[in-house]
Amino acid sequence: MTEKATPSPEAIKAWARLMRVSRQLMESAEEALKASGLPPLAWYDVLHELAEAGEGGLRPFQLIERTLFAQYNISRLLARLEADGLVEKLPVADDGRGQTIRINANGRETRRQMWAVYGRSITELVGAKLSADELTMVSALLGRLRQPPASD
Amino acid sequence: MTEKATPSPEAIKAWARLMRVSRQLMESAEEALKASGLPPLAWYDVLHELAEAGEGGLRPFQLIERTLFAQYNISRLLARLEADGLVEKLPVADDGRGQTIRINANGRETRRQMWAVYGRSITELVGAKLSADELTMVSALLGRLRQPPASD
DNA sequence: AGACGATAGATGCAGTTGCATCAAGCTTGA
DNA sequence: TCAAGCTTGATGCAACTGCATCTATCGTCT
Repeated sequence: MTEKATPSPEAIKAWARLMRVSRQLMESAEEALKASGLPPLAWYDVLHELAEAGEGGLRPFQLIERTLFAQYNISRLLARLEADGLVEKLPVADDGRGQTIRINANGRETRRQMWAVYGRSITELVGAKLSADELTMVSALLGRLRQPPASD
Repeated sequence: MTEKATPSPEAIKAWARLMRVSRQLMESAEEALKASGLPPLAWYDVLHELAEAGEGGLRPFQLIERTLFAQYNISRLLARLEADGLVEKLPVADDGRGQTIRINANGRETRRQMWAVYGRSITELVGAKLSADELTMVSALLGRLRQPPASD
């Protein structure tokens, strides 16, 4: 009836690695974007989702579902994106509360530029370090750690 | 002579998983601490390092090396820890600029309480989801992604 | 219709981060 | 010895985050 619930050494190590490596890689990618005078990664996530959504655009709450951003975060991020002229906010016909966010040409172009840098970071930081099989294995293992039965 | 450097699908997927899962898990752990009325994770990292260092304490710049925090971040974090009475700042004999940070009984106790919650999170979020072998594999694969030849 | 609760999104405020810069002490080299 | 440059740590300021709350609209139930 030992009360101690200290995790196994393997779990601790995996956790530590996960936290440390993900932070490091994220910072590297962020740094690369900044060095190219481009917006931060968060913008990419949103622009990416909006680009995939196409002309129909997305409602802010859909962006919240697809990304991991909090509501207030999305709200302000979209305000910045709009202020920078990368997206447009349109009223929604059948819901007076809502709005539809649509990426425009400007936004697509920014996303393209970001991807040129971001993609290179991914290749260098991850693609070049592990084989395709190993990468698949990482994805599979990490997939089992997802909290809710999320999609991607 | 194709200029395109888009990463492989496997690399993209592994990257996305890594970013998403690590954020999710971090948030879960953070949430658990908050729910128990305990300080944020960042405090744990520092208290942990200081506890390992023992009576000799550590210089702030050593904490920077051991954790992934920026200099200004450590500076302010230590100020908060001191204000909360968890650590002490001592002058250093042979370097008038520096100081030594030493964890005190109060800090050790807080660290203990945090570990009770944090450790449980690690067990639930990671230890319970993968076998020891799988966890070891994750650590090994992630280890190959570390930027500099870091220690941990 | 009208009231009640739920949902969509914005926002005031306090705390934190990132950036740039600063002051103080150390080290080196002529 | 002392100027120039490096290292250690702090800090002013702007941007961002987290929290709580607010407004407006929607849907439902009576």
